[in-house]
Amino acid sequence: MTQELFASYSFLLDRTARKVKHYAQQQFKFGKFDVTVDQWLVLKNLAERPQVSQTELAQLVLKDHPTLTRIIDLLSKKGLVQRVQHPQDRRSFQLHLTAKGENKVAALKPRILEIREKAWENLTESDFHEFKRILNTIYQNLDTNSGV
Amino acid sequence: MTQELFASYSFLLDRTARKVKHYAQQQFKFGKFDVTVDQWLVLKNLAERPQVSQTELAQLVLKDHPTLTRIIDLLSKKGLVQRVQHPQDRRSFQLHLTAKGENKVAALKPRILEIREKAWENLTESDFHEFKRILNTIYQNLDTNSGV
DNA sequence: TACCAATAGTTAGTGTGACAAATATATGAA
DNA sequence: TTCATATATTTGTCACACTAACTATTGGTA
Repeated sequence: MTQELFASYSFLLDRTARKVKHYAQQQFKFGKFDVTVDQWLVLKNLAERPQVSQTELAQLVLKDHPTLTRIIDLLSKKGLVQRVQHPQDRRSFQLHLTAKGENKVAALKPRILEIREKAWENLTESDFHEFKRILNTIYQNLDTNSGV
Repeated sequence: MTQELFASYSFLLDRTARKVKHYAQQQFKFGKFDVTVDQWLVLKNLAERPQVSQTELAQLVLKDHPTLTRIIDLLSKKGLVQRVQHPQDRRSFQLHLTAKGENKVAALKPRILEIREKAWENLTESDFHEFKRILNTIYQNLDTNSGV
């Protein structure tokens, strides 16, 4: 494959990723979800794994620690998440959803699946698998932590 | 296709786009390119289309006006780009590369193609076309300005 | 001529991302 | 015990995305 051929993939990838995020954010706003897309990602992971530490959560959602700190700050200001001291390790927090947070996740989850579905009009299930395979291959090609 | 199946595409898309950008940015830093990935995108487009206005350029690189304003500010601080008053329309600027900017583009272009190539190891040319097709379909599905 | 909608660009506010450095705490070795 | 090192989190800085509001200018129209 020549260099010229795929010189544009990063542009297409970036613009599509931004479009997806932007579209979701618009829908969130329109539906008065009162969270951002990134805040939702954190909430969803917390719902699935209560009691995780910030470090564990940062790995799950692939955000760095400073970014996660700020997102947790915002979510706890909104009363959706609480930091609780780890019983053994006083450096660490255990994060968990408040009752309000649980309700938020339950209420939003189905609506967000609907929003996500929109992107796949005119595409098949095998397109989806191809897409996933290529994305993951690219990711691994550039991931210096994996394998090499 | 069920909802659950593709619930994760946005996460994969986002993480891959960030990995691609991050990888490029690391290489830029390591090679002392002294520009960010987004600044490079602007420089490259300016090299191909001298004399564009900021509005035209914003459409080419898919950035909004405030973002482009700041990127141009940064590039002109570095002495790579100049704003010149449009001869007829005093609201508008014509952007062009300085000699230093031209040299920068010429020097970096081949090195950046190499960096971009890394992502496509273990993938075929038809993977690339599939990928492009799916990305563009998703983009159009979510683009409220197109068609509908 | 006077008005007014549209256009070009800038500024400000909020949220996020990467990175470096600082703080606090924990842990293992001498 | 004490010191070096590692871990968990926070803070600060710079860059970018998006929205909204603003200035200045242009061009059409009453």
